[in-house]
Amino acid sequence: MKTKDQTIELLETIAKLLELKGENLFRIRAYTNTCRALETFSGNFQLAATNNELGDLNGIGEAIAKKISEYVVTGKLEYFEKLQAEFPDTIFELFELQGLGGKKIKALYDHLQIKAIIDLEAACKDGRVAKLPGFGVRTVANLLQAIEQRRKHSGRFLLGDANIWSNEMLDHLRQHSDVSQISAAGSLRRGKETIGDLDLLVATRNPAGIIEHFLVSNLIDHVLAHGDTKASVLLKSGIQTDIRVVANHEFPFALVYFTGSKEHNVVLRSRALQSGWTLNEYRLDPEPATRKDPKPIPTISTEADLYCALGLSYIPPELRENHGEIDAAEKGELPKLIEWQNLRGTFHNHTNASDGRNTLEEMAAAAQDLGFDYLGIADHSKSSFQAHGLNEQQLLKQVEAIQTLNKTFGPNFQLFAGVECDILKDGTLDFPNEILSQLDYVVASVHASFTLPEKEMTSRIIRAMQNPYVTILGHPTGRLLLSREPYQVDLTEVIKAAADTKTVIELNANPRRLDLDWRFWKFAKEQGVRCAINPDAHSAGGLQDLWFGIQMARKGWLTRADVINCFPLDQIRKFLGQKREAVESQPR
DNA sequence: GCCGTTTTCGGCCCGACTGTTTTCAGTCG
Repeated sequence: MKTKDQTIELLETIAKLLELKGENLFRIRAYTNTCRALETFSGNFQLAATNNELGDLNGIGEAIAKKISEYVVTGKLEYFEKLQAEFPDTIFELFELQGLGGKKIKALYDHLQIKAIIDLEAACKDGRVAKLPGFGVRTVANLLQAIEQRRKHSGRFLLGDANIWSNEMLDHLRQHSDVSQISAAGSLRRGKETIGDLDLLVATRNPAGIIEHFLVSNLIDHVLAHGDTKASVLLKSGIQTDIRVVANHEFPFALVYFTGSKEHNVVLRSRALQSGWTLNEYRLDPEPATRKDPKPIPTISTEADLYCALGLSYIPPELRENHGEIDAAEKGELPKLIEWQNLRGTFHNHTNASDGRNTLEEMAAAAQDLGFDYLGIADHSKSSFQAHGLNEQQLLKQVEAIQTLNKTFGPNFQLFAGVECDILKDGTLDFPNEILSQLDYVVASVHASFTLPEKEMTSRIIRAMQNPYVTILGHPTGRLLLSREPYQVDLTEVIKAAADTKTVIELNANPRRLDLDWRFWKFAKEQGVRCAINPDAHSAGGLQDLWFGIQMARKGWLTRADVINCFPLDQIRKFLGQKREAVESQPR
């Protein structure tokens, strides 16, 4: 049986192959649309595929549903194997080069048998490419530069890093006096966990001046393209950055367009057509080849106005992934998403007792500076040698220190004494229950034996959650974005077990983790699982990572009611005790 | 390949920029 992830990968590959063949664009889109639909499908994928029920999903039709069934059940897809035979496997790496698409790659392959980047580089250098119809010396120079660029940079960047660079560029742009509105857009504004490039938008009456000012930033390595209203550059940090400049009254249209996602925009524009309008990044216009009387076009001065004109409630950027937000907005059923101001505290934080940098006192002060009502301390447990994990005595000593410190605070702030307890290979915990019961709460995390088979890993984690003292499951997949794959685990089962055992799941807000992935939170919420947004702070400044956690929670459609660290102090005190109470009230 | 508040066929989002071209195709977002 093939998994959902394998199926999505297959369909993406088919889309690329069809591009190479110069297939109808809408047929290609059908395959990529199917991938988007599957990403957030939370039912039993293999069962649905086996029963050929995926065609019921919006965007998936009979033909692709049948192909998926064949692939999932038999492990093979004849259609794909025939397609695949027409091109070598290595050809896909050519798509990663800026400026190369299906058509050109096919021309290179047909005429020069170029099937990998290394072939292309040689053919560029010996002059063969420049002689091809449609290619020339400038194309060759650009291709060589694109090859160089790909060697230096992997192509994707952490949200945390991208956010810094974006702010630096925005600060630079703001120095120009003709900027009247400015915003980051693109996947950064949507809060994607990794970012391919930066998109910046400026409204001004002086487009040429803004572009000129943009291009002199000393953060820029070199310019890729520039015109009157848009420019692309490569920053020294290696990330491509695109700027668009529009007039003031065009700003809301441009902001929606430039924020994306692409799929979200496609749906918005086809909705506009239904009203007899055509939507672009500048305005709504009556559809020229009009087949019906267009509705009068309302005045639009904000993004919200535009969504309203299209019969939708305002859709926050984080939700614009064509993952059901349009339907919900049409019905007025979008949730009121969590905001930073809703946070009252947080739970997974380290001190210098294990591998953190700051003391208990300093961490408490930082939390109070942020206006929090409470802060949970969860240092590593003894098996995490590499992180100077605490042993039993050290942990109990820390509990005492926390209790002493708590007496110095007024009634409006409290430290909670916890631990980040290792989940051992067999699913037991690093400390016995007699120790855990002396804490206010326990975060249980996997820090070793990452390579267990999926079944064992899943039951290991579920066993840990069955412990009545485990309050929160920490970073559920162990992924490190762009550097370490998640361990093999059946998250659907883990989420269901979390619901059964009343265990909270962490949304680890460290920008390298952002784990549990936002795509699973809608399902978790439906199952009744609560979320804890934790920065996994290893210093006082690390608490700032909560911003990224908030963004991911918003992407996961979560509200303040779904996230336990939005609970006020008295409510969270009760909540932390609930799971274990059932056990402790039983006679021994 | 998908889909239906004109349609089961004939549409399907829209524009900027580049480079190779004498009017446009390819790529990108």
